[in-house]
Amino acid sequence: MATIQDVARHAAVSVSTVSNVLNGRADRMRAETLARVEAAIQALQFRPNKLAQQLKTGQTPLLGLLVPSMANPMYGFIAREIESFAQEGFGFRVLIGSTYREREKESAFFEDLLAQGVRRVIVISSLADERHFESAVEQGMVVVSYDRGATPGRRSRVAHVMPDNFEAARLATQHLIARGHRRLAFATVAGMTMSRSAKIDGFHAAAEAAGLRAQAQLLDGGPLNEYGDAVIAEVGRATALQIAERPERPSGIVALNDLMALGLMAGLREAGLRVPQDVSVVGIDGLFLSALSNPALTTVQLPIRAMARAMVQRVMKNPDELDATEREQVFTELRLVERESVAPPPGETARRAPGKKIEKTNP
Amino acid sequence: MATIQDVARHAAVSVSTVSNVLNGRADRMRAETLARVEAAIQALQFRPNKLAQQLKTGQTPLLGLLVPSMANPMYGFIAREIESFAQEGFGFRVLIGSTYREREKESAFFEDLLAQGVRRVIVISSLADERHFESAVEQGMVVVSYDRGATPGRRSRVAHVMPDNFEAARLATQHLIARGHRRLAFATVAGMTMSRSAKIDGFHAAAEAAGLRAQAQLLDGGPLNEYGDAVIAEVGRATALQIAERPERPSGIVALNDLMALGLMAGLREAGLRVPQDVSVVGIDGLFLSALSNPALTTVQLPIRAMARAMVQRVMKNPDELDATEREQVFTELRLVERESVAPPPGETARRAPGKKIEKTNP
DNA sequence: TTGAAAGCGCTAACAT
DNA sequence: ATGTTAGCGCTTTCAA
Repeated sequence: MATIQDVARHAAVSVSTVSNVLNGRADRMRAETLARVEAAIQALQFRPNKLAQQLKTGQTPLLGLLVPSMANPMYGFIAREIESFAQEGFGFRVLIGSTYREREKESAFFEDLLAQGVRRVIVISSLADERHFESAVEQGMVVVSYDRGATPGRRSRVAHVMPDNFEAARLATQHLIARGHRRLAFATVAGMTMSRSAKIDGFHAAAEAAGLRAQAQLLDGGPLNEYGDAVIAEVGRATALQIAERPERPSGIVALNDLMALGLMAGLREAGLRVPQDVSVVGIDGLFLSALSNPALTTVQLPIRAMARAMVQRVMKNPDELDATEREQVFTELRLVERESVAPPPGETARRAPGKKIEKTNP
Repeated sequence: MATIQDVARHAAVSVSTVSNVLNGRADRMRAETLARVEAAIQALQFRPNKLAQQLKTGQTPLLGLLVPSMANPMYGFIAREIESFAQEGFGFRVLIGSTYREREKESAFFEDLLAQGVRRVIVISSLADERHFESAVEQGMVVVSYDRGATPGRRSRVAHVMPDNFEAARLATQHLIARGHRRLAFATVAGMTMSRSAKIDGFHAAAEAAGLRAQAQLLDGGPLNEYGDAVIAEVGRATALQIAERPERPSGIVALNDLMALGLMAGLREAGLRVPQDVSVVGIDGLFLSALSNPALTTVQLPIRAMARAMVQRVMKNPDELDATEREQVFTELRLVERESVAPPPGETARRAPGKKIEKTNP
């Protein structure tokens, strides 16, 4: 690999002149000099060594990205959007890591990022407690966290971007209610996160508003195991098998997310229950997979790309140009996508014509 | 961030002594000195700056990983396995990039990796032509490529790891034939890659062996668009819609991969055809999603984890300790997982009892 | 057993 | 307009 020295020699100029052209200060020199330097760069196939640049400037064009598990299609999608935008918009590459939602893995990753000179990090759905990386922030890192709010009472320097989880679950639940469902359930996994509790609140709020609070139950599935979030579908399946034998089984279920809904549907089917004839299911996320299932999943579409962009934009800002209003960004562009997994409850007539498919948009 | 200088000062030793303890040469000093240095490291929370180490040593504990699209669950899964193993086994972090199978994006990524000091790269399912990164190899990069063989006639320094694609497709096709299918089809997307053509060959070989070559057709779907590989399911759906109206429609279809199979099933259903009663479908991959579909997808399970490990192991070797036999590693541990998407063709009696579910394992 | 010093390749004052 | 030079934080001879 050619160095800046080689280029300087080849062009018969000093290294600083080469450095100047490298750093967009071509105006400081004669056109002829510039041409010579560029020719030399071409001839030698010179690429500035980023490590050296970074050591010198303290800046690394690398973005740290922590996800619970890359094998989860939801995170895969967000990750891809983040990566594309970081690359196209800022020339940053992405250093990624699966954390399996383990505190130790998260900490270790932050340590490495710090040592690696990475100063910008996006954390997806991390643990409830984010104190273990607050220290990284104090050391100058810019971090934005997805799908969790700031911890109340603590003035965090971590920015937060998230969908309106409360509203998403409320919308889903409301849809079930509008279709005539009375026995409602929200299917989640073991362990509480901010986003999960917001969804549960939204679910309860919708039930409450319809005077159905007493009939709204929580289905708490098992824990996610070592394989990370992809098994959430398995939890859904187990939950389905479990409720299938209950006499007072719910007729309409809102799932924590699409993957869980998919698992739920598989489990329900295994248990001999038909969706939507016997049980209706609504997801949250709007994964492309939800359109592929049988029946196609009715779900609340989240503005993933917009959030991905917002996160990148936010994480690229320098600490000093922080806008206080950007501390917490909640995305409310939710859209209920009606497909085939919801029908009136068994033995009841539809309260309104299921008629033509309407896409309700939330303001 | 504390530097090695700070530590040296704090411990009242020279930087080289600190460097020695950092690099496991503690034997060269008195126990007391070692203790002082360690205490100082502790006290100052010192973490050696990797950038500086790298600039000096020319080694970066970073693994480059190119995938067509992280949004594709298949690649998400492989990526996660690679990342976990690279981290646990070698302390390497992963620099990832979606290439959308575009030559330019691949080249640009290689350029960046080179400049970044990354010397080890795993490329998943890249373009047919890999000359654009052969030059990177010549500059000392160790690269292993997934799911494509070495270009015949060229002595490549790129290592290859792949499943036995021919056998996978053959197994899938054979299964359909054993169930009584005569009108066979292989559904693929536009554009040929080595792995695709190997699968097509396997499909044809199985048909040939059963004297069905004339009735084995290729279903060539549209191209993958900008969104990358996740839309392969869309292509599958389009293909299904297209064949549904053909009088001589195939009764058994082998899909390029599970995602395509999922799309195919959705499309078939949309067209009013039942799977497996009207059309049988077999996938290839063994994604966790294939167990969730309705009907659950019969598929050929590939040894993903084993391949991921092999790739990491291989890419971590130094060029001089290359074993010629490792140039190309083909994984043959294929397993047909029978689920629900295959039945005898309509209007025909099963040639053998569909009976108990058997998992055929390939030696 | 420990320390001094020369870089790794680059940037950015500061000189000329 | 161009050149000289002092580091960035670390590793590693080579000396002491």
